[in-house]
Order: sequence, then structure tokens, then C-alpha cells
Amino acid sequence: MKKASRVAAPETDGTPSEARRKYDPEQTKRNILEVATQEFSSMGLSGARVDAIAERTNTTKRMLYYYFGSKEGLYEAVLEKVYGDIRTLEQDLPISELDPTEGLRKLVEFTFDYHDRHRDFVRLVSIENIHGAKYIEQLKSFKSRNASVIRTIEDLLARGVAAGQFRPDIDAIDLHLLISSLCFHRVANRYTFGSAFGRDPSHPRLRARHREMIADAVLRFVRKEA
Amino acid sequence: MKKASRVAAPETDGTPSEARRKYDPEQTKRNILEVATQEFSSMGLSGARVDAIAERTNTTKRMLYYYFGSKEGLYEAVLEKVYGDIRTLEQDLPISELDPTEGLRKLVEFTFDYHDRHRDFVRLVSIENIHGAKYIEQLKSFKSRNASVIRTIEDLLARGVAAGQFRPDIDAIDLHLLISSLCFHRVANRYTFGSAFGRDPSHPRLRARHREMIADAVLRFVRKEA
Amino acid sequence: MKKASRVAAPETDGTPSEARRKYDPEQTKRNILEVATQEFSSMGLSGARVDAIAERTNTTKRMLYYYFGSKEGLYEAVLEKVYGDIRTLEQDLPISELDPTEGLRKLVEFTFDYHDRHRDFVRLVSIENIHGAKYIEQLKSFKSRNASVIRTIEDLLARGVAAGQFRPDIDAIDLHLLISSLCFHRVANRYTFGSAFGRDPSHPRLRARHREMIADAVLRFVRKEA
Amino acid sequence: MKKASRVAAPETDGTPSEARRKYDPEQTKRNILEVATQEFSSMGLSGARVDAIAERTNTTKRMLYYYFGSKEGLYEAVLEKVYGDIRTLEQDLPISELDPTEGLRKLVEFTFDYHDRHRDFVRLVSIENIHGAKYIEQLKSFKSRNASVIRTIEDLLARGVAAGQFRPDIDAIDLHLLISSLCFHRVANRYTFGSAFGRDPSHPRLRARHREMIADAVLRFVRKEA
DNA sequence: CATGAATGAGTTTTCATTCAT
DNA sequence: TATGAATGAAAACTCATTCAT
Repeated sequence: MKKASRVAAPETDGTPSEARRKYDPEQTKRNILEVATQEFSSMGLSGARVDAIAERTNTTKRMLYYYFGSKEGLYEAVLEKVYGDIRTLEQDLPISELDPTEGLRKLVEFTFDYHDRHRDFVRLVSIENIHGAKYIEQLKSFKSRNASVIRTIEDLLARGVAAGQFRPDIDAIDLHLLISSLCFHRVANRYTFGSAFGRDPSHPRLRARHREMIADAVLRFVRKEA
Repeated sequence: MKKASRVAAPETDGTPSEARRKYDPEQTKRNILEVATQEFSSMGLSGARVDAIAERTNTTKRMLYYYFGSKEGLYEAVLEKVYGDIRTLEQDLPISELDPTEGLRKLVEFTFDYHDRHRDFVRLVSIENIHGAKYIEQLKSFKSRNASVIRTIEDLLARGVAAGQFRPDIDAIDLHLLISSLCFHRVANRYTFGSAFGRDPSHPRLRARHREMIADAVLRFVRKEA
Repeated sequence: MKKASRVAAPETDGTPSEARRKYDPEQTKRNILEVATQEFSSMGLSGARVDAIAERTNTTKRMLYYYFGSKEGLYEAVLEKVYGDIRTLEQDLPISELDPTEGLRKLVEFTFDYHDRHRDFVRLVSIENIHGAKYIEQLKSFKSRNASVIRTIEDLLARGVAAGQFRPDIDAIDLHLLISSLCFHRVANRYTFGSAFGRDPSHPRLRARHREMIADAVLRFVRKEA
Repeated sequence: MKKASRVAAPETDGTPSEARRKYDPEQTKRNILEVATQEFSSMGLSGARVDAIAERTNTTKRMLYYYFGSKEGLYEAVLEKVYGDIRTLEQDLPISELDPTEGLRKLVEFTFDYHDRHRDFVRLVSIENIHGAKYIEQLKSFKSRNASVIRTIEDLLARGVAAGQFRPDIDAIDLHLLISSLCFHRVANRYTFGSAFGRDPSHPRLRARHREMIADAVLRFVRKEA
């Protein structure tokens, strides 16, 4: 029940007065959130155990409640963090400067890579949908984030149509759904997929092929035919 | 708390050996499975409550254990039933007689409709993936069913290539994944989608548009360009 | 943690088929309520421990929740029972047939005796008042019970005035408050009283003197002066 | 969660030794006691929350432990303060100079008013009785205070008997109990009373009527009949 | 087969108190 | 002195499962 060791507080620099701080709330919170993200994403909301989270933490269970109030509060904080991460990344994408076709390919590849690398995120979205998205709806950040993706796509579509590259009759939200579907499914359902076909979709070779296939499918979908 | 009435067993009247049965085990099992399907698909495996299932049933908790052994046993039975249903349906599809392009469109539309109508199935697959597909792997029906879809697609692809309609470099399993992704995602994640964009993907108009879009995307993907 | 023995179920009569029932929900509930009444009345709502109640019971903690839902639910059930008891007794009082002065004396003595003997009840009322009476307000039985006491007093007052024994300007509810005050206080606050004056108000001699004093005070209060 | 401001210590300006003090321990203690009195009297000893007290204070939890040692220590300090207050007041009563009947009426009215105005005191006494008066017994002020009331009453009774106004067979402690009962009960149990009869006993009109009724009842009780 | 009562181990949550800065 | 962070023990509550009738 006793913890063997504490987190070594980050030594900001050489100043001894700063080093070895034992109380570092931000660090503590971050640590809890990290562990909780794993637990919730691998066990679901009701399957997750507060005790299990606390145990893998540098603190005690009490601190979970101190900072997050309840199991659900912690779950919401996890959702918020995970959604915040993807938004941050997305905004750095230099898509507006690219040729529409190239830009769209970049966007698809980014979306593919993000889902591929952030299985926790994907699982948490699945879990949220099992709960009817009731927790995610309370996050202010959620809706605005999605709006920005749509604006990016609208811009791409408009430029692509103007350049004669894309069909004019494509809805941005529909296209987003198409891309999401393709990138999300193979990660979210990789276990049943693997079990059904004896192929692990996260194997590098398959992964690369799927990446290309998906970009290819999306581009063929939007392409204006001669 | 008291149950008002029990299920009256169907009297196959006339045949004396069948009549006058007071209990109908098959009926009881079916009833339990139905309720359990709802509960598991809407709450997940750990979120589901045995008491909640028993309460909405015509029987008592005891019977649930009598027939299915445990909560997990019941969950597996639910998976099995749900998988059995889809397989039955698929085999009636008269695809081998159709023109490849038409056949593929039919297959996509069938897949779309099936997912659209069987949300329980979709949710259960999501749930299974959260549990690493450990329960579904035990089902014999699972692998064989998937094998048969792949054979159907392989046949379509071969005929399409031969007819000069399809590209020759498409893998059947990849194509299946593509189709599944598009049909599955909008159902599985309709809550977060709805919350993010204020659009309910199960609305008839949106549903029809997506159905066409998806078939369109798949056909564009396989089509051999002139 | 194991219970040494179960409650011997009441043997209704000599029929052996009825005897030694192990499952007797009514008995179980009664047993829990009895123990809970002690615990709540001696520790207060927040001071009471569910574990402590369970331990002194013939069942386990789980059953408290099975029958009463929560600690608060159990507390409410205790209140309800305790209030039901006093009402039952009160209705058997043959006051309407007595001479008004004698009837009023009887009522005071009954009230005195009841409070004197039911310290649990008195303590629970004190406790309820600390909680702003929020639990007791939810009991339907509560208001109707009080109405019946008031009717009894109104009847006594009317007959006493008519007989020239009582003053005509006395309000029934005020008189009830007067009687209650005198009977309640010495029980409710017997500890501080005992500590302050070195007298234990529950000592038989003091008890008898107070009983007479209180009846005396009430009768002097209502008496019509010549 | 952050406190906006601390209590500014009163600068008794001019005197350099007093000025420029940054903290005022007495002020801090007083502040804590005030808040604690509210919390304990409204929630009971076990119902009170140390966190809740600290939050409504100008200081932090640490100070609370620094000054009072523990939750119980704080509770005792609250009792002591509340008892100290009442004693101070009572000693100013100029009863020994009044005619016995008038003096007794004054004493009853004072007792009535005091209870009516100091609900915290009344509640705390109720709470103490729930805990068997174990904390109050430790207060030196407690017994001496009660002794002085009894002396006052004894004096009144003696003078009243001598003047032919009062009956000779009345015990001072009994009379004190009678007066206390009448004054205490309507305050201590005003919630159940209000709920039972739809009358709020703290309403000014009812209050005035009760004040007169109680004085009346006490005087009728002691009066020597012609 | 059917049923409500019973159970124990586990899970979440709370709370008075102490520590490091 | 002052303060937010930290803690462990205990409390309330839940749940899958089994038992007696």
C-alpha cells in the first residue's frame, strides 16, 4: 500500500532551490490523467477501476478525487485532454498553401496517421458512442474543434473545384465523414478484423497499403472526371 | 416488483403431446436473449447489469443463470445470436448472377442497409473490440461467415476485371474493409457525429444521401479508368 | 464476519411444515429496523454507521440496501415506524368518554409516559430537527397523525369550556405545544440536565414528581378561575 | 478556490507597538469560531465538515488545527463560547429588586427571548444531548452557570412565598426545568412543529402569543390560590 | 421450472488530519 | 503564520451469483 518512490520533479535548471520539489500538482495531475487514459480506453468507463488507476499512479486514490471529483469527472478530463491533443496538432497542418489535391491527400494522410498512432483516442470515441456521447457533449472544446476541420475541408473543396480538380457537388461534412470512416474503422475494429481475416491491420506492410488505399479512395471520390 | 404475467406458451393446439405445457424453455431463452441484446448493446459488457436484464424479462434471474451459466455466458450467447442472424441474411443475396458493377453496388447497399438497421450488431462489434475481441473469437460462426463474404467479393472482382470494368490490383479483403468502414462508422459513431455537427446521421434524408455516396465511392474506387 | 446464528423463525403453530423457515423477509426487515432505530437514535443520521447496524443484525449489510435502498432510506423507514407506533397507541386512548379535566389529565399522563418510555422516539425527533425536518416531511403518515391529536384536544377543550371547567380562550395547538414541551424536554435533554444539576431526571422518584407537576401545571393553565 | 482577501487586522493606529501587525490571531480565532458555530449547530458534530468550515473561513484548514487541535477541540471551543455568552447576559438581570411575581415573569420572558434569539445555542444543546453531554461536562462554565440560575429562582420563590404570592411546595430546580422546557422546545423542535401544524413558531405573532402563554402558565403554576 | 431472499467480495467515495513549501 | 497538496483509514454502496422454498 505504500508507494515505493515519488516522481522525480523536473529540474528546471541548475538552481538547487528549484530542484527536487516534492509537491508538483501539475505533474501529479498529468500523471493521473495519463494512467487514466490508458485504463479508460482499454476497459471502458464502467470497466475501468479507480483502484487500478490509482495503483499505477505516483499518488493515491485520494488524489484522483481531490483533483477530479469522481470517476466520471476523471473520465471527462481524459476525454478533454485527448480531444485537445488532436486539435492542437490539426491546426499546425499547412494545408491552405498546398495544391488542393495535394492538400487533400495530406489531410487524409494526417488523419490516417493520427488515428493509427492514437489508439486511445479511437477507443475512447468508441466508448463515448456506447454511452450515447453524453460526456463529450459537455465539453466546450468539442464542437469548436470539429468546426475547424470542416472549414479546412470546405476551403480545400472550394479551391479544388475552382481549379477544375474536384467535383462541385460534394458536401464538406459528408467528405469528413468519409475520411473519418476509413481512418477510424481499421483502428477501432482491428481486433475483430484481425480475428476474422487473420490479418493484423496494424502490421507495417498492411498499414502502408491501407494508407495509400484510403488516400486513393478519397481522391478518386472527389476527382472531377474528364 | 411483482411480474404481472408470464409468457403463455404457444399451444400448438390439437396435438395432445405438445399441448398443456406450462413452460416453454425456448420461448424463455429467446425472451432473455432479446432483453440481454438490448442491455449489452446499450451498456457494454461491464456496464450491463444482470438485475436490469432480469427485470425486463418475463422470468427471473435464476433462469438466466440456469440457461446461460453466467453474465459472460449470456453475453456470448447474445453475440452468437446476432452473428447468426447476419449470416442467414447474407446468403440469400443473389449477387453471383448480376453484372459485376451492379453486383458490387448491391453488396454495398446491402451492407449499408444491414448496418443501418442492426445497430445492436454494430454496437456489439464495437464493444467486442473494446474487449480485444476475446469473446467473438470463440464463435465458430464468426470466421466462416467472414470467409463467405470474401469469397463473394473475390468472385465479383474477378468477374469485374474480366469484364474490363474493374481495376485488376484490388485485394478482396481490403475492399471488404473499405466497404465495412464506410457502412460501420456512421452507425457506430453516430452520437459523436451528431453531437459534433448537429446532424443526426440516421435521419432519412441524410441516410439516403450517405447510402448513395458510399456506393459511389466504392465504385469509383474499383472502376478501371479509360 | 460470519454470522454465528440466524433468527429462529417464528413458529406459527405446531405444524412442522411451517416451522424453522430460514427465509422470513418480514422478520429480517423488522430486525434491521429495530437495530437501526437504536443506532440512529443514539448516533444521529450522520453519526450512525451502516456497518455498525449490519453487525448487530442477523443479516448482512447487503440486505439493508436490498430492503431500504440507502442509509437515508433506512433512516426514513425508522422514522416512519417510530411515528406509526405512537399514533397507534394514541388512538386507543379512551378520552372522549371521560370528564374533561380527567380526560386532559389522562392525555398529559399518556404523553408523559410515552415520551418517558420511548427515548428513541424523542431522540429521533431531536435529530430530525437538526436536519430541518426534511426527512419527516416526506412521510405521509406524519401530518395526519398530528391532526388527530389536535382533534382530541379540541374536543376536550370544547367539553371543558361547556362544563365550566376550562377557560374559553385556549388554542388547541398551543395547548398541544405546551404539553409536548413539558413532556419532551426532560427526556430529550436529560443529559445536560443531569450534568447541570446532578439529578438524573429518569430516576423513578423524580420521574413521578415530574409527572404530577406537569399534569398539575397543564390543569392550572386551562382551569377557569372562580 | 483562491481566497480573495485576508482579514485586515485592525490597526489601532498611533501605537507603534500594535501597528503593522500583519496577522491577528484573535481575529482569526474569532472568525473560525463563528463559522464553526454555524456549521456545528446546523449539521451536528458528526454531520459537520472540517472542510466546509475552513472554506467559509478567512483562513485555511491548517489554522483551524493550529488553534483548536482537532474537530472535537473546535466543537468544544464552540460550546464554551456559546455558554460563555449566555452567562454574561444573565448576570445583568436586575431580578432581585423586583416584586416576586414581576421578577418571575421577567425571568421567564428573558429565558424565552434568549432561546428565541439564540437558536445556535439551542441546537447545540440538542446536539450535546445526542452525544450524552460528554463534551459539555468538561466545561467549567457549565455547572457554575446553572447554579447561579437556581439561586436566582430560589430567591424568587422564597420571597414569593413570604409575600403570600407563591405556593410553598415548589422546588427551584423543578421550576427551572418547567421554564426551560417551555422556552426550549418551541425553538429546538420548530421544524417538526412547523411541518406538523403548518405553523412557523418563529413567526412574530405566534412568538408573542407563546411568550405570553408561557409566562402565564408559569405564574399560574406557582400562584398561591386564595 | 420458478421465485424472491440472501450473500460476500469488491468498488466508489468521504473525511479528519498532516506535510512541504 | 500561512497555504495548497497529500494521505490512509474508514465509510457507503454495488454487483454477480447462490440458496431455500
